[in-house]
Amino acid sequence: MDQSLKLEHQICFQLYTASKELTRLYRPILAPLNLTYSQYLVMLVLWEEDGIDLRQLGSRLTLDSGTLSPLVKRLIQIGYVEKSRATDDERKIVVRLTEDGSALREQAADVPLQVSGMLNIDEATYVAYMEMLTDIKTRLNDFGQRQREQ
Amino acid sequence: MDQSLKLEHQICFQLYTASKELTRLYRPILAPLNLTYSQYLVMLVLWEEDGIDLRQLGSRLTLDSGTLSPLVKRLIQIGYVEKSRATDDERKIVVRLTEDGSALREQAADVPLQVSGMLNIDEATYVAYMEMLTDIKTRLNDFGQRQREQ
DNA sequence: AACAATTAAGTTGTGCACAATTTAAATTAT
DNA sequence: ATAATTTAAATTGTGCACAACTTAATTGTT
Repeated sequence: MDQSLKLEHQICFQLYTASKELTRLYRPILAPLNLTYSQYLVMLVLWEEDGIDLRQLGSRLTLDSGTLSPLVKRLIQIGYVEKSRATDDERKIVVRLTEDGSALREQAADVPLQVSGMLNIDEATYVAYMEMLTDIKTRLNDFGQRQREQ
Repeated sequence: MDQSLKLEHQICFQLYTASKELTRLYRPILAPLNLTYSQYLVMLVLWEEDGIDLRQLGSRLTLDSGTLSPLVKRLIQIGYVEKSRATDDERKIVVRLTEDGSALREQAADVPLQVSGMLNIDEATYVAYMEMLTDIKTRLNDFGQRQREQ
């Protein structure tokens, strides 16, 4: 690893710009669905498991209530989700898809295909890249673990 | 590539969280330098080439004036940089390191080492990851190119 | 049962990130 | 030379992202 202070040699910078540029790619694709990128991520979680509470949602996306509360409020205004208190635990807020929110899933079904088409990437490379990214996250988590233990 | 709508199978999500988590790792390291992550990136550029204008700075970091103008204003308030109009082109704003800003470079010199230590990553893996990220960015750029041409 | 500690959301404040617009300087075209 | 176009920054407005704090519900302890 490059120990110099050269911008281009820092993995953090490459990650940061790659992430920003990939997000930029999504913007025009998501605009017809009336979703921002972050809102799209929330919808992905809800399409997988509807009716989870805010805390679970946040742990899937590594977002805290300071980000999620206003974000979900906007999704409610758009009309894709609604929220209610959990009956078993009055602290918890359960987020549920509305009919519009469920229906949107069909419209969003080809987003991944569009994106990978734009990236022009083959299956093997895609898988390899996914493994690298999860490995980076594992290393970051491992460090966090070590920190908490000592 | 996975064409489903499963969150964990989307490369965009892995990139997005990896970037966020790596940035989180920098926060405690940069706090003693009185810098946010984005401000640190600006300083990296200036330590490489001092006295460039805002436009060049923005193109290195893929940031527009809407982000950079207030960001540089904060760096001025901290006292790390100063700005002045370019003599040859009165539209351009030249950003220059102050003495404090230059001196900070010594303090920041071991940031990359600290980070790679935390990541606990060997040279070969690091290089492979860097190549993956630049490749993703190349693919994104290639798509942008194709778009502009047609 | 009563009190302390923990947990879930929400709120406030700061700092990006970016689209869209504005202002002024420089360049190009006529 | 003057008008039209382009370019560089700044500004405005929206939406994250997160730290720090508040409020209310739940759990644990004595």
